[in-house]
Amino acid sequence: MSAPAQERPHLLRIGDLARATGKSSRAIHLYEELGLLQPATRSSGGFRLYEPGAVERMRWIDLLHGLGFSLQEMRGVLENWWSSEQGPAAMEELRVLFQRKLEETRESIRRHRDLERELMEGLAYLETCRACATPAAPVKGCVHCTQDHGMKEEPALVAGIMTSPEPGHRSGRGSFVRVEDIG
Amino acid sequence: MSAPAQERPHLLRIGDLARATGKSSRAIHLYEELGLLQPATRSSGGFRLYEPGAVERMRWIDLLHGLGFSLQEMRGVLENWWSSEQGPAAMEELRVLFQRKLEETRESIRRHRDLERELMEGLAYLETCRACATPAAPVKGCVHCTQDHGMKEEPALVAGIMTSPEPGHRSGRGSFVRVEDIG
DNA sequence: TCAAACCCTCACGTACAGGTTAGATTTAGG
DNA sequence: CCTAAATCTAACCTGTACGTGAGGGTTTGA
Repeated sequence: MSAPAQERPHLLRIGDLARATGKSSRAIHLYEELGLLQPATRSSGGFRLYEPGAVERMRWIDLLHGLGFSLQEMRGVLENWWSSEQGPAAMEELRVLFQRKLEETRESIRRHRDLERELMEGLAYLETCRACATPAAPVKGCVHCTQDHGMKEEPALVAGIMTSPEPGHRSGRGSFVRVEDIG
Repeated sequence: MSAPAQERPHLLRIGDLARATGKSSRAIHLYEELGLLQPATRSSGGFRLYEPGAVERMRWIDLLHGLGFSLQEMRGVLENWWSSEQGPAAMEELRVLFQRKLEETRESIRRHRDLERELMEGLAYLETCRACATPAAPVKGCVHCTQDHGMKEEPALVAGIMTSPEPGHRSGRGSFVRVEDIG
């Protein structure tokens, strides 16, 4: 069983930290390699031992990951911070960084809302197919569907599927049609 | 100059398609390899020639990519569609799929809004550092900052940086401190 | 006819964030 | 003491979505 590291009772072993944060120990190893998190010390046998604050650091990593930071970028933030001479100046840099991320996040929200709209249009279109005039027709028929779908154009989500012919199987030289063999 | 393929005036060469969609020709090659898009034909010399509908297909790929589909998944959608016997049934499958994606998209919007809030809290906290009582202090001082930041706890974005000691450089066996050498 | 664009097919490289062995060691509990 | 569980290092594998040449053909306009 996992008895939270007895040598120093308040220290966590890697498995404890992993469970506490929902990450794998491999991930924690990786974060260490990349300079994102160091164990406070090691056991006499070499086991990593973490202070509870490591859990905060891990959450922080998760948070920044969600914001689109790469692990390298996080390392940059950390280095930048800890190598800074003046506290408030470092704070200012962070502020600028977060401000930028805030805008990116809002942009991302906008984009996702566009996608949401796109999906809703697509769904509205497909709704109408439930009352299709030719229920047993093969899909190829849909390409020339004359039914009224209640909108001027097919939504991109649906149009993109039908505008091009079905994709062939694995491509590969050898069996393509020369254009002058067609006309 | 790029004169849009003369053999059949309405056909696009790969470069035209690339420019029309903002993708690289390499990407288009890739889509073809993965069965997402086939050229309508080839020129006598082997150049890929696309119908205008290919632009729609490309946009569709982009759209689904934004929704978190992988290229393989898109291929699945396409295959599923074109191999379906009954049009409306295929439409129904699509509908279910898009419905699921719609929920995922909304979930993603929720998550991003949480991140937005997190960022705003972090920024509010850092704002107050501009009026720091000890402006010339090194960042290590911030860890024990006693200034009033107007909130009960440090926001996770800031706390995660300060709770753990600065990350060492490249980790590597050999120079860690045995726990019993400390006390 | 000729050169500048353009395109072809391999085939290997890249970045990201880990997963997955493997073989050896350490720790905790009975 | 002995064993099962946890951990250690090292090194290679995965999947995604392309990028980047190399080496050589094709188109096109002048």
